[in-house]
Amino acid sequence: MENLIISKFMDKHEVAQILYEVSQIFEIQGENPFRVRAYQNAARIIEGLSDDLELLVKSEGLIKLRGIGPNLAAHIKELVLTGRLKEYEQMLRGIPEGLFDMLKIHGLGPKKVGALWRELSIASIGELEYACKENRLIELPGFGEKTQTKILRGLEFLKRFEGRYLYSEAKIMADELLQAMQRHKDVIKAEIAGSIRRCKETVKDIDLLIATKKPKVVSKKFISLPHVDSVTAEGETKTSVILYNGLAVDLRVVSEKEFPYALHHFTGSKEHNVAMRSLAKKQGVKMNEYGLFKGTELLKCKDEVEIYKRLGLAFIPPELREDQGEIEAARKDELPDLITENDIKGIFHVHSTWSDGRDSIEAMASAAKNLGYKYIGISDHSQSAQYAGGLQIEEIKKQHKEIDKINKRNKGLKILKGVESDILPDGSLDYPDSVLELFDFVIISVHSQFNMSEDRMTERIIKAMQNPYTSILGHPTGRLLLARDAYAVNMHKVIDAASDYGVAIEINSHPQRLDLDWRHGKYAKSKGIKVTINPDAHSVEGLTDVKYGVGIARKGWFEKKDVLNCLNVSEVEEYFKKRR
DNA sequence: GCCGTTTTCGGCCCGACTGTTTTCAGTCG
Repeated sequence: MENLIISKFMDKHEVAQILYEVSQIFEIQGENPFRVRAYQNAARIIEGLSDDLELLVKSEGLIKLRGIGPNLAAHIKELVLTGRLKEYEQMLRGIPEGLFDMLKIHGLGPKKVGALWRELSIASIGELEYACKENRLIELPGFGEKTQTKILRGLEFLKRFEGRYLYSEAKIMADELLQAMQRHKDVIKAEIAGSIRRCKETVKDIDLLIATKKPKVVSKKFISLPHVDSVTAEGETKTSVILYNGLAVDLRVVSEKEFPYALHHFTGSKEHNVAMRSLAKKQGVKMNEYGLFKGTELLKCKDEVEIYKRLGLAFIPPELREDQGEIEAARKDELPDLITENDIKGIFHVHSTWSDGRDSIEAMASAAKNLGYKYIGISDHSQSAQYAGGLQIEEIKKQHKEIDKINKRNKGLKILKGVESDILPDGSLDYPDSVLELFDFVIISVHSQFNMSEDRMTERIIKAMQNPYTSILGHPTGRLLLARDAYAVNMHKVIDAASDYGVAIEINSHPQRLDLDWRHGKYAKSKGIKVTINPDAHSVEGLTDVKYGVGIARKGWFEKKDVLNCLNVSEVEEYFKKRR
């Protein structure tokens, strides 16, 4: 009877979110900072889990995770099994929701939010803005005129930009700044660090690192760049600005000798750095952005490779530096040999004017050939996708005739006949088998009815994967970064199904998708499935998005051997036929 | 709250910059 009350188990994202909120409440309440960190750490561990959380709880495996002790294990178990955490609910009572929003404001941390709440009863962003404009913050101890102005600026920034940017946008801007600075005669070395170097799918700011003998001159040059709107911090080694498009940029200036250490430091992630410094410390070495030190002696390293080597580790590529097991793997020399752009031999998931693409099949094919690809898989939308001009059955044969014609005269690149079939709400595909068999390959994607329950959506997708003509599952979660959340789906079960039925899963390279999420990479690898890095291009320009997918694949620990489109055309054709 | 090749208690990564302070707390990465 009581079991009926439990509607569903809490998933890892929900659990992580609550652990994170608990840590924030602790911070506001001035709780022991190490206790705060333990909760933050736990949130991150749970979020990055590749094993199934529910199974882990049931097998009492939580406690074996480094960073999860008896207390947190019990809390997480309670959350997963009952969907609630009594202690948390008690804490939340009396903590206004708005305080969490206030913490998002740059320059406002838990101490100040706590003070505002206790002293001035400010409990939301709206109240805060009002209080600033009424000049009421100055009277508070620890606050002043400038703090008030800074908060107002932070508020403005948050409202306008929500604080995050797509990787692709930030990368383009970062490259522009980098090139502008590299042209300066006093710049010896310059590199983009931070989350852009790590290929995170969204980023908060740009980190630029420069080696020079004239830090003041370089910093001055930087703030005088035409992109710069305002300067938010200006010191000896660090300068922060906001660009006209809202992006924040941190410039760090070091000596040439310090450059490798600084590059490592400012590439992060913060969690990777914490783990690295802790490891160094155990070896009696202090690690900071200026060097590795044994006592006062600098351990000389000419690049990052030597820094890792000094600490007994293989070089860890930036994409892997998320403290998700890469340090342990580097210690055992078991890091993956990550895929590179050059390994990609061909591409699937390309649209043309036959559905909602802008360019013809011929144009797409010739562009792909120029990019050095050996094959291109055209996959226009299927008949139900009326919004996208999906292919009616009678159009398919015409399209195939056109492809045959181009293939005949065009050597050096083979066009494969594919389709992106909608997965209908009941899990069936958008054409009968007699039509599906006309294609070389079939990508299946969800484009409608996103609001299903997780169970139904998972069932729907798995049913579609069971169809013998299915080759590739397209953008598996349907998310649009910074715009639309993923639909509810149990990716664990989907990956299991991919493994069971021999279906490849797409890493969609569109900058707003980057879906499969890299966080599922390790689990996917453990199941031995194939992924395929596809542009989902709707124009010739879109073909070059493949580079973003490669970045995400690297971040997901994928190697050449895991990626379908690293095979040559005959191997690929073989792969597609194998399922039927 | 977690953890143990210094430790079951006493640690827990490290530094820059700002603003409000007269020596440092708060915030950020």
